[in-house]
Amino acid sequence: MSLRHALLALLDAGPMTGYELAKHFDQSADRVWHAPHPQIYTELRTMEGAGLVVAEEQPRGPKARAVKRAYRLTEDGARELRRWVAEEETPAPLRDTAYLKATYFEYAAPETVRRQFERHRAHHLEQLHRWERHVAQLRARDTELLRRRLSLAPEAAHDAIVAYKVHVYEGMAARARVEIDWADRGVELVDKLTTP
Amino acid sequence: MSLRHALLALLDAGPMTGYELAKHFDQSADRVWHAPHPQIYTELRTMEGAGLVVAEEQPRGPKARAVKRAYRLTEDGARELRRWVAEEETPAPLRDTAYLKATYFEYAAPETVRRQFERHRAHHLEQLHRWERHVAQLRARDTELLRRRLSLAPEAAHDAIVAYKVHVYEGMAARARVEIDWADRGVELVDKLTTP
DNA sequence: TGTTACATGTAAGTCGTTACATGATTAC
DNA sequence: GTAATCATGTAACGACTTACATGTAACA
Repeated sequence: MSLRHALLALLDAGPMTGYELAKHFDQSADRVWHAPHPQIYTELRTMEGAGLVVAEEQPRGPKARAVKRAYRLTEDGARELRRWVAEEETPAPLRDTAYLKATYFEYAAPETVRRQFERHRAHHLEQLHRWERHVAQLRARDTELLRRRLSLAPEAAHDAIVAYKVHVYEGMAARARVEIDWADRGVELVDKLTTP
Repeated sequence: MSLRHALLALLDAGPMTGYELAKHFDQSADRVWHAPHPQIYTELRTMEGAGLVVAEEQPRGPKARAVKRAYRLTEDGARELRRWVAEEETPAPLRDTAYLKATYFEYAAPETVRRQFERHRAHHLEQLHRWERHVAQLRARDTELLRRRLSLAPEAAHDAIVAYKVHVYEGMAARARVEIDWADRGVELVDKLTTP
Protein backbone atom coordinates (compact mmCIF):
# COMPACT_ATOMS: atom_id res chain seq x y z
CA MET A 1 0.00 0.00 0.00
CA SER A 2 2.89 2.35 -0.75
CA LEU A 3 1.17 4.44 -3.40
CA ARG A 4 -0.78 5.92 -0.51
CA HIS A 5 2.41 6.88 1.27
CA ALA A 6 4.05 8.21 -1.85
CA LEU A 7 1.04 10.50 -2.27
CA LEU A 8 1.04 11.56 1.38
CA ALA A 9 4.73 12.39 1.06
CA LEU A 10 4.25 14.59 -2.00
CA LEU A 11 1.25 16.33 -0.46
CA ASP A 12 3.22 17.08 2.68
CA ALA A 13 5.04 19.73 0.65
CA GLY A 14 1.75 21.46 -0.05
CA PRO A 15 -1.60 20.94 -1.84
CA MET A 16 -1.62 19.43 -5.31
CA THR A 17 -4.14 18.17 -7.85
CA GLY A 18 -4.28 14.58 -9.07
CA TYR A 19 -2.91 15.77 -12.36
CA GLU A 20 0.14 17.36 -10.78
CA LEU A 21 0.75 14.28 -8.66
CA ALA A 22 0.51 12.09 -11.75
CA LYS A 23 3.16 14.22 -13.44
CA HIS A 24 5.53 13.61 -10.55
CA PHE A 25 5.07 9.86 -10.91
CA ASP A 26 5.50 9.95 -14.67
CA GLN A 27 7.98 12.54 -15.65
CA SER A 28 9.78 14.27 -12.86
CA ALA A 29 13.25 13.34 -11.73
CA ASP A 30 12.21 12.67 -8.17
CA ARG A 31 10.25 9.56 -8.85
CA VAL A 32 11.21 6.44 -6.95
CA TRP A 33 7.63 5.30 -7.31
CA HIS A 34 5.55 4.88 -10.43
CA ALA A 35 1.79 4.94 -10.82
CA PRO A 36 -0.51 5.61 -13.76
CA HIS A 37 -3.12 8.33 -13.40
CA PRO A 38 -6.25 6.19 -12.96
CA GLN A 39 -4.68 4.61 -9.92
CA ILE A 40 -3.79 8.00 -8.49
CA TYR A 41 -7.27 9.50 -8.90
CA THR A 42 -8.95 6.49 -7.32
CA GLU A 43 -6.46 6.30 -4.47
CA LEU A 44 -6.96 9.99 -3.74
CA ARG A 45 -10.72 9.44 -3.49
CA THR A 46 -10.16 6.50 -1.14
CA MET A 47 -7.78 8.55 0.99
CA GLU A 48 -10.32 11.33 1.10
CA GLY A 49 -12.88 8.83 2.38
CA ALA A 50 -10.38 7.66 5.00
CA GLY A 51 -9.85 11.25 6.13
CA LEU A 52 -6.17 11.38 5.22
CA VAL A 53 -6.61 14.21 2.72
CA VAL A 54 -9.21 16.84 1.97
CA ALA A 55 -9.95 18.25 -1.46
CA GLU A 56 -10.60 21.84 -2.28
CA GLU A 57 -12.40 22.38 -5.55
CA GLN A 58 -10.87 25.20 -7.50
CA PRO A 59 -12.20 26.87 -10.65
CA ARG A 60 -10.08 26.59 -13.76
CA GLY A 61 -9.53 29.51 -16.10
CA PRO A 62 -11.43 32.81 -16.21
CA LYS A 63 -14.70 31.31 -17.42
CA ALA A 64 -14.49 28.64 -14.73
CA ARG A 65 -16.50 26.11 -16.64
CA ALA A 66 -14.37 23.34 -15.17
CA VAL A 67 -13.07 22.59 -11.69
CA LYS A 68 -9.96 20.95 -10.37
CA ARG A 69 -9.54 19.31 -7.01
CA ALA A 70 -6.47 20.28 -5.00
CA TYR A 71 -5.75 17.84 -2.20
CA ARG A 72 -4.04 18.68 1.04
CA LEU A 73 -3.06 16.56 4.05
CA THR A 74 -5.20 16.44 7.14
CA GLU A 75 -3.73 15.99 10.63
CA ASP A 76 -4.45 12.28 10.27
CA GLY A 77 -2.69 12.19 6.91
CA ALA A 78 0.41 13.88 8.30
CA ARG A 79 0.41 11.48 11.27
CA GLU A 80 0.05 8.45 9.00
CA LEU A 81 3.00 9.65 6.91
CA ARG A 82 5.21 9.94 10.01
CA ARG A 83 4.04 6.60 11.35
CA TRP A 84 4.90 4.90 8.06
CA VAL A 85 8.36 6.45 7.85
CA ALA A 86 9.25 5.07 11.29
CA GLU A 87 7.84 1.62 10.51
CA GLU A 88 10.32 -1.04 9.44
CA GLU A 89 10.04 -2.29 5.89
CA THR A 90 9.97 -5.97 5.06
CA PRO A 91 12.16 -6.41 1.97
CA ALA A 92 10.19 -6.64 -1.25
CA PRO A 93 10.10 -10.04 -2.96
CA LEU A 94 12.41 -10.27 -5.93
CA ARG A 95 10.94 -10.00 -9.42
CA ASP A 96 13.24 -8.96 -12.21
CA THR A 97 12.42 -9.77 -15.82
CA ALA A 98 15.73 -8.61 -17.26
CA TYR A 99 17.79 -10.84 -14.97
CA LEU A 100 15.37 -13.72 -15.23
CA LYS A 101 15.64 -13.57 -19.00
CA ALA A 102 19.42 -13.22 -18.97
CA THR A 103 19.61 -16.49 -17.05
CA TYR A 104 18.45 -18.20 -20.23
CA PHE A 105 20.31 -16.17 -22.85
CA GLU A 106 21.86 -19.32 -24.26
CA TYR A 107 18.54 -19.81 -26.07
CA ALA A 108 18.89 -16.60 -28.06
CA ALA A 109 21.21 -15.67 -30.93
CA PRO A 110 24.35 -13.77 -29.89
CA GLU A 111 23.28 -10.62 -31.78
CA THR A 112 19.98 -10.65 -29.92
CA VAL A 113 21.72 -11.02 -26.58
CA ARG A 114 24.13 -8.25 -27.44
CA ARG A 115 21.29 -5.93 -28.42
CA GLN A 116 19.52 -6.63 -25.14
CA PHE A 117 22.60 -5.81 -23.08
CA GLU A 118 23.07 -2.64 -25.10
CA ARG A 119 19.50 -1.55 -24.52
CA HIS A 120 19.88 -2.31 -20.84
CA ARG A 121 22.98 -0.15 -20.80
CA ALA A 122 21.38 2.72 -22.68
CA HIS A 123 18.37 2.73 -20.40
CA HIS A 124 20.40 2.84 -17.21
CA LEU A 125 22.81 5.42 -18.60
CA GLU A 126 19.85 7.68 -19.21
CA GLN A 127 18.63 6.99 -15.68
CA LEU A 128 22.09 7.72 -14.32
CA HIS A 129 22.11 11.14 -15.93
CA ARG A 130 18.66 11.79 -14.59
CA TRP A 131 19.70 10.89 -11.02
CA GLU A 132 22.92 12.86 -11.25
CA ARG A 133 21.10 15.95 -12.47
CA HIS A 134 18.64 15.56 -9.66
CA VAL A 135 21.37 15.21 -7.01
CA ALA A 136 22.96 18.41 -8.30
CA GLN A 137 19.62 20.22 -8.12
CA LEU A 138 18.99 18.97 -4.59
CA ARG A 139 22.42 20.12 -3.43
CA ALA A 140 21.70 23.53 -4.92
CA ARG A 141 18.31 23.37 -3.16
CA ASP A 142 16.86 24.14 -6.52
CA THR A 143 13.81 21.99 -7.03
CA GLU A 144 10.26 23.23 -6.70
CA LEU A 145 9.24 20.53 -4.22
CA LEU A 146 12.32 20.90 -2.03
CA ARG A 147 11.91 24.67 -1.84
CA ARG A 148 8.30 24.26 -0.76
CA ARG A 149 9.28 21.66 1.81
CA LEU A 150 12.13 23.74 3.24
CA SER A 151 9.88 26.78 3.53
CA LEU A 152 7.61 24.77 5.83
CA ALA A 153 10.40 23.37 8.03
CA PRO A 154 12.54 25.06 10.67
CA GLU A 155 15.96 26.22 9.52
CA ALA A 156 17.68 23.66 11.79
CA ALA A 157 16.05 20.77 9.94
CA HIS A 158 17.07 21.87 6.45
CA ASP A 159 20.38 20.02 6.33
CA ALA A 160 18.82 16.69 7.27
CA ILE A 161 15.98 17.11 4.77
CA VAL A 162 18.42 17.77 1.94
CA ALA A 163 20.93 15.14 3.07
CA TYR A 164 18.48 12.22 3.10
CA LYS A 165 17.18 13.11 -0.33
CA VAL A 166 20.69 13.43 -1.72
CA HIS A 167 21.53 10.07 -0.17
CA VAL A 168 18.55 8.41 -1.86
CA TYR A 169 19.30 9.77 -5.32
CA GLU A 170 23.00 9.04 -4.98
CA GLY A 171 21.91 5.51 -4.17
CA MET A 172 19.81 5.43 -7.32
CA ALA A 173 22.82 6.64 -9.31
CA ALA A 174 25.02 3.94 -7.78
CA ARG A 175 22.44 1.36 -8.76
CA ALA A 176 22.36 2.65 -12.32
CA ARG A 177 26.17 2.41 -12.49
CA VAL A 178 25.99 -1.23 -11.42
CA GLU A 179 23.51 -1.96 -14.18
CA ILE A 180 25.67 -0.22 -16.78
CA ASP A 181 28.67 -2.20 -15.61
CA TRP A 182 26.67 -5.41 -15.69
CA ALA A 183 25.57 -4.71 -19.25
CA ASP A 184 29.14 -3.91 -20.31
CA ARG A 185 30.42 -7.17 -18.90
CA GLY A 186 27.48 -8.85 -20.60
CA VAL A 187 28.56 -7.54 -23.98
CA GLU A 188 32.13 -8.67 -23.29
CA LEU A 189 30.78 -12.09 -22.40
CA VAL A 190 28.89 -12.39 -25.68
CA ASP A 191 32.06 -11.43 -27.54
CA LYS A 192 34.12 -13.96 -25.66
CA LEU A 193 31.58 -16.71 -26.30
CA THR A 194 31.31 -16.00 -30.04
CA THR A 195 35.01 -15.60 -30.83
CA PRO A 196 36.76 -18.44 -29.06
CA MET B 1 3.23 -12.20 -17.43
CA SER B 2 6.68 -13.31 -16.39
CA LEU B 3 5.63 -15.93 -13.87
CA ARG B 4 4.66 -17.97 -16.89
CA HIS B 5 8.13 -17.64 -18.35
CA ALA B 6 9.85 -18.32 -15.06
CA LEU B 7 7.88 -21.57 -14.88
CA LEU B 8 8.63 -22.47 -18.50
CA ALA B 9 12.31 -21.87 -17.81
CA LEU B 10 12.41 -24.14 -14.77
CA LEU B 11 10.43 -26.85 -16.54
CA ASP B 12 12.83 -26.75 -19.47
CA ALA B 13 15.31 -28.58 -17.23
CA GLY B 14 12.84 -31.41 -16.80
CA PRO B 15 9.39 -32.22 -15.36
CA MET B 16 8.47 -30.89 -11.91
CA THR B 17 5.44 -30.71 -9.67
CA GLY B 18 3.85 -27.45 -8.53
CA TYR B 19 5.25 -28.08 -5.08
CA GLU B 20 8.82 -28.41 -6.36
CA LEU B 21 8.42 -25.28 -8.47
CA ALA B 22 7.09 -23.39 -5.46
CA LYS B 23 10.16 -24.42 -3.48
CA HIS B 24 12.40 -22.93 -6.16
CA PHE B 25 10.55 -19.62 -5.91
CA ASP B 26 10.61 -19.60 -2.13
CA GLN B 27 13.79 -21.10 -0.87
CA SER B 28 16.36 -22.00 -3.45
CA ALA B 29 19.32 -19.81 -4.27
CA ASP B 30 18.47 -19.52 -7.93
CA ARG B 31 15.41 -17.38 -7.50
CA VAL B 32 15.32 -14.11 -9.37
CA TRP B 33 11.55 -14.39 -9.35
CA HIS B 34 9.18 -14.81 -6.47
CA ALA B 35 5.68 -16.28 -6.43
CA PRO B 36 3.53 -17.80 -3.71
CA HIS B 37 2.17 -21.29 -4.24
CA PRO B 38 -1.47 -20.47 -5.02
CA GLN B 39 -0.34 -18.38 -7.94
CA ILE B 40 1.90 -21.16 -9.18
CA TYR B 41 -0.78 -23.85 -9.07
CA THR B 42 -3.31 -21.67 -10.86
CA GLU B 43 -0.82 -20.51 -13.47
CA LEU B 44 0.18 -24.12 -14.18
CA ARG B 45 -3.47 -25.01 -14.81
CA THR B 46 -3.83 -22.03 -17.13
CA MET B 47 -0.67 -23.00 -18.98
CA GLU B 48 -1.96 -26.53 -19.29
CA GLY B 49 -5.13 -25.14 -20.85
CA ALA B 50 -3.02 -23.09 -23.25
CA GLY B 51 -1.07 -26.19 -24.27
CA LEU B 52 2.29 -24.96 -23.00
CA VAL B 53 2.69 -27.78 -20.49
CA VAL B 54 1.22 -31.20 -19.94
CA ALA B 55 0.73 -32.84 -16.57
CA GLU B 56 1.41 -36.43 -15.76
CA GLU B 57 -0.38 -37.66 -12.67
CA GLN B 58 1.90 -39.75 -10.51
CA PRO B 59 0.97 -41.85 -7.49
CA ARG B 60 2.51 -40.83 -4.19
CA GLY B 61 3.86 -43.40 -1.74
CA PRO B 62 3.33 -47.15 -1.77
CA LYS B 63 -0.36 -47.02 -0.96
CA ALA B 64 -0.92 -44.43 -3.66
CA ARG B 65 -3.90 -42.85 -2.00
CA ALA B 66 -2.79 -39.46 -3.29
CA VAL B 67 -1.53 -38.21 -6.61
CA LYS B 68 0.83 -35.51 -7.65
CA ARG B 69 0.97 -33.77 -11.00
CA ALA B 70 4.36 -33.47 -12.67
CA TYR B 71 4.36 -30.89 -15.45
CA ARG B 72 6.56 -30.98 -18.50
CA LEU B 73 6.98 -28.60 -21.43
CA THR B 74 5.25 -29.23 -24.71
CA GLU B 75 6.77 -28.22 -28.05
CA ASP B 76 4.69 -25.05 -27.84
CA GLY B 77 5.96 -24.36 -24.33
CA ALA B 78 9.59 -24.74 -25.38
CA ARG B 79 8.96 -22.50 -28.40
CA GLU B 80 7.29 -19.85 -26.23
CA LEU B 81 10.27 -19.88 -23.86
CA ARG B 82 12.69 -19.30 -26.72
CA ARG B 83 10.49 -16.60 -28.24
CA TRP B 84 10.33 -14.76 -24.91
CA VAL B 85 14.11 -14.91 -24.36
CA ALA B 86 14.73 -13.24 -27.73
CA GLU B 87 12.06 -10.58 -27.17
CA GLU B 88 13.25 -7.20 -25.91
CA GLU B 89 12.18 -6.20 -22.44
CA THR B 90 10.67 -2.84 -21.68
CA PRO B 91 12.23 -1.67 -18.41
CA ALA B 92 10.03 -2.22 -15.38
CA PRO B 93 8.52 0.87 -13.74
CA LEU B 94 10.30 1.88 -10.57
CA ARG B 95 8.69 1.02 -7.24
CA ASP B 96 10.95 0.86 -4.23
CA THR B 97 9.55 1.24 -0.72
CA ALA B 98 12.91 1.37 1.04
CA TYR B 99 14.19 4.25 -1.08
CA LEU B 100 10.84 6.03 -1.09
CA LYS B 101 10.78 5.91 2.69
CA ALA B 102 14.41 6.99 3.03
CA THR B 103 13.54 10.12 1.07
CA TYR B 104 11.52 11.22 4.11
CA PHE B 105 13.76 9.97 6.92
CA GLU B 106 13.87 13.46 8.43
CA TYR B 107 10.44 12.64 9.90
CA ALA B 108 11.78 9.73 11.96
CA ALA B 109 14.00 9.68 15.03
CA PRO B 110 17.72 9.11 14.33
CA GLU B 111 17.74 5.75 16.17
CA THR B 112 14.84 4.60 14.01
CA VAL B 113 16.62 5.65 10.85
CA ARG B 114 19.81 3.97 11.98
CA ARG B 115 17.95 0.74 12.73
CA GLN B 116 16.37 0.81 9.29
CA PHE B 117 19.71 1.22 7.53
CA GLU B 118 21.14 -1.57 9.65
CA ARG B 119 18.31 -3.89 8.76
CA HIS B 120 18.73 -2.99 5.10
CA ARG B 121 22.41 -3.82 5.40
CA ALA B 122 21.80 -7.12 7.19
CA HIS B 123 19.26 -8.21 4.61
CA HIS B 124 21.48 -7.50 1.64
CA LEU B 125 24.53 -9.02 3.30
CA GLU B 126 22.59 -12.23 3.67
CA GLN B 127 21.53 -11.97 0.04
CA LEU B 128 25.13 -11.33 -0.98
CA HIS B 129 26.28 -14.53 0.69
CA ARG B 130 23.47 -16.38 -0.97
CA TRP B 131 24.42 -15.09 -4.43
CA GLU B 132 28.12 -15.72 -3.87
CA ARG B 133 27.49 -19.30 -2.76
CA HIS B 134 25.32 -19.80 -5.80
CA VAL B 135 27.95 -18.41 -8.18
CA ALA B 136 30.50 -20.81 -6.69
CA GLN B 137 28.12 -23.72 -7.15
CA LEU B 138 27.39 -22.75 -10.75
CA ARG B 139 31.10 -22.50 -11.56
CA ALA B 140 31.59 -25.97 -10.06
CA ARG B 141 28.56 -27.06 -12.13
CA ASP B 142 27.20 -28.37 -8.92
CA THR B 143 23.51 -27.52 -8.76
CA GLU B 144 20.74 -30.00 -9.39
CA LEU B 145 19.03 -27.84 -12.00
CA LEU B 146 22.22 -26.99 -13.87
CA ARG B 147 23.26 -30.63 -14.03
CA ARG B 148 19.88 -31.58 -15.45
CA ARG B 149 20.06 -28.76 -17.96
CA LEU B 150 23.59 -29.59 -19.08
CA SER B 151 22.69 -33.24 -19.50
CA LEU B 152 20.06 -32.18 -22.05
CA ALA B 153 22.33 -29.83 -24.02
CA PRO B 154 25.18 -30.55 -26.43
CA GLU B 155 28.69 -30.35 -24.92
CA ALA B 156 29.51 -27.31 -27.07
CA ALA B 157 26.74 -25.25 -25.46
CA HIS B 158 27.78 -25.96 -21.86
CA ASP B 159 30.13 -23.00 -21.45
CA ALA B 160 27.53 -20.48 -22.60
CA ILE B 161 24.83 -21.99 -20.37
CA VAL B 162 27.06 -21.73 -17.31
CA ALA B 163 28.50 -18.34 -18.25
CA TYR B 164 25.15 -16.54 -18.58
CA LYS B 165 23.95 -17.90 -15.26
CA VAL B 166 27.19 -16.92 -13.54
CA HIS B 167 26.86 -13.47 -15.08
CA VAL B 168 23.32 -13.06 -13.71
CA TYR B 169 24.19 -14.11 -10.17
CA GLU B 170 27.36 -12.04 -10.16
CA GLY B 171 25.11 -9.16 -11.14
CA MET B 172 22.85 -9.95 -8.21
CA ALA B 173 25.89 -9.99 -5.93
CA ALA B 174 27.05 -6.64 -7.28
CA ARG B 175 23.61 -5.20 -6.60
CA ALA B 176 23.69 -6.50 -3.04
CA ARG B 177 27.08 -4.87 -2.51
CA VAL B 178 25.68 -1.52 -3.66
CA GLU B 179 22.84 -1.84 -1.16
CA ILE B 180 25.24 -2.68 1.65
CA ASP B 181 27.37 0.27 0.75
CA TRP B 182 24.32 2.53 0.58
CA ALA B 183 23.23 1.39 4.04
CA ASP B 184 26.73 1.96 5.43
CA ARG B 185 26.83 5.48 4.09
CA GLY B 186 23.32 5.92 5.47
CA VAL B 187 24.49 5.04 8.97
CA GLU B 188 27.42 7.42 8.59
CA LEU B 189 25.00 10.11 7.53
CA VAL B 190 22.82 9.62 10.61
CA ASP B 191 25.92 9.87 12.80
CA LYS B 192 27.04 13.03 11.06
CA LEU B 193 23.62 14.62 11.41
CA THR B 194 23.28 13.78 15.11
CA THR B 195 26.80 14.79 16.24
CA PRO B 196 27.49 18.12 14.59
C1' DT C 1 -8.80 25.56 -36.63
C1' DG C 2 -6.15 22.39 -34.91
C1' DT C 3 -2.71 20.81 -31.60
C1' DT C 4 -0.85 20.43 -27.07
C1' DA C 5 -1.37 20.63 -22.32
C1' DC C 6 -4.63 20.62 -18.51
C1' DA C 7 -7.80 17.90 -15.89
C1' DT C 8 -10.67 13.98 -14.27
C1' DG C 9 -12.57 10.04 -14.42
C1' DT C 10 -14.93 4.74 -15.46
C1' DA C 11 -14.51 -0.06 -16.54
C1' DA C 12 -12.53 -4.33 -17.42
C1' DG C 13 -9.07 -7.21 -16.75
C1' DT C 14 -4.66 -9.20 -14.96
C1' DC C 15 -1.41 -10.09 -11.46
C1' DG C 16 -0.20 -10.85 -6.77
C1' DT C 17 -1.23 -11.61 -1.65
C1' DT C 18 -3.32 -13.70 2.29
C1' DA C 19 -6.28 -16.57 4.64
C1' DC C 20 -8.47 -20.77 4.71
C1' DA C 21 -8.80 -25.74 3.80
C1' DT C 22 -7.63 -30.58 3.25
C1' DG C 23 -5.30 -34.71 3.35
C1' DA C 24 -1.13 -38.16 2.74
C1' DT C 25 3.46 -39.55 3.95
C1' DT C 26 7.71 -39.82 6.60
C1' DA C 27 10.46 -39.93 10.60
C1' DC C 28 10.82 -39.77 15.49
C1' DG D 1 0.91 -40.39 18.39
C1' DT D 2 2.51 -36.26 16.73
C1' DA D 3 5.19 -33.20 14.23
C1' DA D 4 7.31 -31.98 9.89
C1' DT D 5 7.15 -32.24 5.17
C1' DC D 6 4.84 -33.33 0.97
C1' DA D 7 1.16 -31.95 -2.01
C1' DT D 8 -2.77 -29.36 -3.96
C1' DG D 9 -6.00 -26.44 -4.05
C1' DT D 10 -10.25 -22.37 -3.32
C1' DA D 11 -11.76 -17.73 -2.21
C1' DA D 12 -11.46 -13.04 -1.31
C1' DC D 13 -9.17 -9.20 -1.75
C1' DG D 14 -5.91 -5.67 -3.07
C1' DA D 15 -2.67 -3.59 -6.43
C1' DC D 16 -1.69 -2.46 -10.99
C1' DT D 17 -2.53 -1.98 -16.13
C1' DT D 18 -4.89 -0.68 -20.26
C1' DA D 19 -8.43 0.98 -22.92
C1' DC D 20 -11.98 4.03 -23.23
C1' DA D 21 -14.21 8.49 -22.41
C1' DT D 22 -14.91 13.45 -21.86
C1' DG D 23 -14.27 18.16 -21.81
C1' DT D 24 -11.53 22.88 -21.03
C1' DA D 25 -7.90 26.12 -21.92
C1' DA D 26 -3.88 28.10 -24.15
C1' DC D 27 -1.47 28.98 -28.13
C1' DA D 28 -0.06 29.41 -32.92
